Amino acid sequence: MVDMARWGPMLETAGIRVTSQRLLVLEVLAAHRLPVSARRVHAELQDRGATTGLTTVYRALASMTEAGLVHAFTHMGEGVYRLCGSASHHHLVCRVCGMVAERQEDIVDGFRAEEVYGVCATCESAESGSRRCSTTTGATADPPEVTESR
Amino acid sequence: MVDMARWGPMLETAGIRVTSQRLLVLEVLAAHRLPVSARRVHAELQDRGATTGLTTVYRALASMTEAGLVHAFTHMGEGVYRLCGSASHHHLVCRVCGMVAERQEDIVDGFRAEEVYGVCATCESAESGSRRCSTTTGATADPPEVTESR
DNA sequence: GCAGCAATGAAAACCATTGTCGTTATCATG
DNA sequence: CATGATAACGACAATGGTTTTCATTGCTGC
Repeated sequence: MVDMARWGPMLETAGIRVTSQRLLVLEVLAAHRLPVSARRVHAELQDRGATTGLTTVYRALASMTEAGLVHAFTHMGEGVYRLCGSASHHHLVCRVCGMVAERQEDIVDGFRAEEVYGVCATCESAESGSRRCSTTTGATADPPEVTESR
Repeated sequence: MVDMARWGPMLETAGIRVTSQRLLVLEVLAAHRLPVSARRVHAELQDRGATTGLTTVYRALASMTEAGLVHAFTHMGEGVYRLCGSASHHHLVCRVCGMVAERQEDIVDGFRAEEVYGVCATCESAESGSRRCSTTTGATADPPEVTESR
């Protein structure tokens, strides 16, 4: 059931022990383009019949994040996680649709940006009206799937 | 004790009721260049002899954030708050020293940035060594005071 | 002065995340 | 293949920031 051949070497080269739970977590992450929460990963594992505990999901995500396989977006209300693409880049995260785009080029002089939260062009044009100073007005996870830009 | 003349009109024009607690919260915020947490605000109010409860501090911050007087950085482990400068801008937040800088100009095409997390030039040069994909390695509040750039 | 209503404060509830601890799986050796 | 060390697991409890509840207080307009 677990695609060991695909994810096993990844964990090995990352220097962390290969376990069935971590492989399962990687599979769930791979099935999503948008970042997903720990509880969401856990729920999908339950659906698959796995008995993996939520605690273990958290620990798997933590170790894989530290190993650089996964990127953790803990700056949002509920932490969400996504498989890491290339190394050394920053992310654009749309707080409306949840889209994440990876960029290489520097965007601000004298500041190494790592995570950029805002509104993507699509949602910007869809949005109507009031613009305020307040930027932290919610935006919970799990919006409809959106293609990763660029 | 409360500089009513200074903050009262601000609350009035913002359309929210002027209360002694909100004035006190504004005073505490004004005394800090870096964003401060709700509990920190509460602690400083206690130090001043005020009996304001932590609940009220949260509510005052929430209403003033909604009114646009305060900017809430709830994307960090513990939410932090800062007086709003001008309207319509984005913030650069250094995850090492906590510095916040306001910028007007757009930084990314096709994306309206609201909050940019990363490392400022000062901390970048001070930092030594390993650069990894993982970007969420802590950085708690209340570092030494740092001048706001630009 | 008084009704109506928002604001307050204390305590409890919430909820994502982390610690604890006994058990189990993995890996390297003998 | 057996074994011992060590890391990972899973269930549960605890943590801590934030929000809700609810009874009380205090403006605001009449």
